[in-house]
Amino acid sequence: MTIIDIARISGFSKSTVSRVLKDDPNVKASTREKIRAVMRENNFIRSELAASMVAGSIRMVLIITGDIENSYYAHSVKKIEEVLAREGFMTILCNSGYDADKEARYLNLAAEFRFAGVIMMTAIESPQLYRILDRLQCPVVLLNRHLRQRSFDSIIQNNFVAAYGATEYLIKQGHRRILHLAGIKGASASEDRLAGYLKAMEDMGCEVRQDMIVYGDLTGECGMALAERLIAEPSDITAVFIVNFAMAMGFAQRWWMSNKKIPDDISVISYDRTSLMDFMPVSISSVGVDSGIMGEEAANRILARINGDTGPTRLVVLDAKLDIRGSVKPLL
Amino acid sequence: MTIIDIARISGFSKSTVSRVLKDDPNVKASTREKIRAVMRENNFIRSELAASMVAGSIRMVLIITGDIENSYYAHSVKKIEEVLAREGFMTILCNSGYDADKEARYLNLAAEFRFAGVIMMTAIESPQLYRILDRLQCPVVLLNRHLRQRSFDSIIQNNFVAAYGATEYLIKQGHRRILHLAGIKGASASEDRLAGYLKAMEDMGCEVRQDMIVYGDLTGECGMALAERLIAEPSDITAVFIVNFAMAMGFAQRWWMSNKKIPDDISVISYDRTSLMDFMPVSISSVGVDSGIMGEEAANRILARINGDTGPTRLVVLDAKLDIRGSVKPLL
DNA sequence: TTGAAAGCGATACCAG
DNA sequence: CTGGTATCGCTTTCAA
Repeated sequence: MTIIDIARISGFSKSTVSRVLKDDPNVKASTREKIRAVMRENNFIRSELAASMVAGSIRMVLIITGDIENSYYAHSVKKIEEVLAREGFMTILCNSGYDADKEARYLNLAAEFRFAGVIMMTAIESPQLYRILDRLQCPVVLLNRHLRQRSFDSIIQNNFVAAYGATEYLIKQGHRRILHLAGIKGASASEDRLAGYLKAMEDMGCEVRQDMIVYGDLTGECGMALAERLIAEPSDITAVFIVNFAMAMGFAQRWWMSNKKIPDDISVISYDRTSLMDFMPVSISSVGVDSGIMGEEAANRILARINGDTGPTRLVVLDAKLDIRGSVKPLL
Repeated sequence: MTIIDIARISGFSKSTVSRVLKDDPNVKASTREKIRAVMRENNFIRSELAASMVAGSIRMVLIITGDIENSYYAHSVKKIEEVLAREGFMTILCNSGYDADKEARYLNLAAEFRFAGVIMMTAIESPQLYRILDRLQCPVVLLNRHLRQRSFDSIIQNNFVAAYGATEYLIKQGHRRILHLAGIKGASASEDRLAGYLKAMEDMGCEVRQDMIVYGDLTGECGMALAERLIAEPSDITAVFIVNFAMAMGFAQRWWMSNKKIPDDISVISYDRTSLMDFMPVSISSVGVDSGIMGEEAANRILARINGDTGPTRLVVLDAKLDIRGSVKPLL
């Protein structure tokens, strides 16, 4: 069933049938009804594929995320989806697993399918990434990332300042030996948070020993591994500042499994802000911006670009807030 | 840049260029190289859109899920994505919010875009749903659902038996006044679990009072609401059997917030099986099938159909296991 | 091994 | 308001 069949059956031309499909007002009401009826009777389903081909692009937006199982991202994605759906765009999700190759592969697909836009919630800087991004013909918005060597619209938070604040808070509570469970090298958010931690430690005169910086892969398992190590090899660390929520959750769980307490046995503060934090028996203090809000901002930005906004790239910096909950013990 | 441009520049015909695109062996090696070079130099990106249009369908599979923030689903989706990506299919995610209209809208989109297949992780039975499903020209696989009035490939678990087993276990531990926090009416998995609970209660001679069945919307908030109510209006309930993990998590969290204990103040058993269960300070006993495994089964089934399997619809029933953890107190 | 021409299913533009 | 025709970018015969 194509519009040609519908045209033949209804006795009109395919031009007119096409007009009905697009709700073109220049069609007599009675004609429209007749054609609609024929479509219904014959179970006609318009081919968006053909329409997209003519239009030159498809009403889909790709979201690249590192790990949808991470509820922080999941919430963001959900919000983006809501906003885009309202404008008639489908949201396509790619789970990169923080793997640069997979990122690249999906970006290529987006280009080949002529997607309307791309939102990247993760981006590992590499020559390969830049090469693809340069070829990409559609607008790109970065979420929680910025790329040093290119200028894209970005929705970010003041990672450095926020991480600084969280560290400072710990220090003001009397902690001096603070371990930082850091994220992925090459990911700007992780790096900025690490830098904030380092600066605060320096400014407040706390020595950063080599064993006080641990790199993780942002997954819960990794947080568990750290907890395990701290339990197995007791040290003088009194607090940990964890770069994302998934790892913090893993850390806490493993800690509790050994019948250790938070904050009695160790103080914890986590980056990220998500409702899941409230689901833990001891609420974890945290710093960050709600992921849903960031998602909405990104969705609106990409829509603006798709709709022809050709203004200069815009950097939206949202303000991360420190949420004091119950996971830090004052040492004073 | 289209294949016509490449043809012109390279001096070959567009037929030959097209052959190169598809890795057709019937092209002289030197020709292939020349054309490839021209493509690279001119930043040519093939239009999968045009190719899909000719092929009549697009290499994408739609997954409809109720709530991607629910980690049980998220894990499943991730596994599906892994399997499909290996075969060159993109995974498109729709978050229905358990809303029949949104389900319908996305199914229509799948039809219009000529998707290769659809995996439904949620399906609210309604005439509308059946109407759309009947028009759909692509294979459909149901995950954790079965539809009474149509026959589709389904990956399910023995919800009834498993729920029966969980309830029976509670009763054998000495509980008799067991509340069931049920799911959505019209969703087969929820209904089957409720039925299993009812049968077990009946078989074991436990009365099911009206206040012992509460319907929820499968979200965490709803679990919290129940906990709140049980705390506010003390009753003689000694155990709750919760139909999914998201609600169980909400329940437990709210319970702990009031400084109540599990299982000392109430015993809890949850349906679903996901690694997140281990993330709770008191591990919640549960019954279910790992969502990742179910996802993989579904992905393989849809691939088989896409690749032309026209055999009779298949019902894959996976065996749900009871995981005894620490959330049920023996009352003997 | 290569090329010419006929689609795929819509939209767009120009006439009438 | 309606119809005819070119077009979108690629695949697919069929010939050569």
